[in-house]
Amino acid sequence: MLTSVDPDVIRALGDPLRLRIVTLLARETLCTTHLVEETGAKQTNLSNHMKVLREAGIVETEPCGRYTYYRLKSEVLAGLSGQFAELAAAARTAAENKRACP
Amino acid sequence: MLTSVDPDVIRALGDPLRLRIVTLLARETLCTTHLVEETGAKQTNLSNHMKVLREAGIVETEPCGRYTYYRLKSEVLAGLSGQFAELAAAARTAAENKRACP
DNA sequence: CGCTGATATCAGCAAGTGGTGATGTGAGAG
DNA sequence: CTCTCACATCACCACTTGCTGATATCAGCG
Repeated sequence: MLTSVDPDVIRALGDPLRLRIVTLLARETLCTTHLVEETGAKQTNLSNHMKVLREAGIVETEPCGRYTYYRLKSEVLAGLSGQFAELAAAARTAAENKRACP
Repeated sequence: MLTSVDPDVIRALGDPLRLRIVTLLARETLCTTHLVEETGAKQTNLSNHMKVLREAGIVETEPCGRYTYYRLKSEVLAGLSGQFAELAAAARTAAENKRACP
């Protein structure tokens, strides 16, 4: 069956800055301070984006002293990958399944 | 290398209605009339969403008489799948790459 | 405890986005 | 040719969303 992709997760990844954050986090686990340096965004702004990513279930927080580290949940990304792969596979065969004009 | 995912493509897929359209198109090639029936959306609204999907390079149009059929570009979805797979793979090893607190 | 630095939250504003009705365009039927 | 139907575009409104400054919270240090 075509597992339905969760629009909220995709939505969260649709923002350029958040996508950049995800790409950074795919390389190393970072805390907010690092992300502020790397992206040049204001702390407030970044905290908002992290909240979106957190609520979408894309990242997990890990407190470390007075720093909070963000870690990517690779299962979520892997799930997305699989769902898009399914869609792509289905799309390859859909070209012949053309429904007749009404 | 981590191929950077195109935010515009993801953005286009982030809307619930568009995601539903894509899921429908993954099964069969349909024209706007069919999509209006299936989704219950107004024709104008649907036309707008199809424009977004078209400009994001996710679908192709194929005129057939006075009907226009929409076909999913499976390569794009496959590309997304691959890029998310890369991100997921990188994220799996990123847990140990924790940058020191500043 | 009081201070400092790291984060999160809140309020407000500007810009982007989706939905809808009116209208334009173009192909096929009569 | 004219009418109809499929589809696209335009104009407008409502809502959402991102960004920012101000403020709250909370951990560690002296």
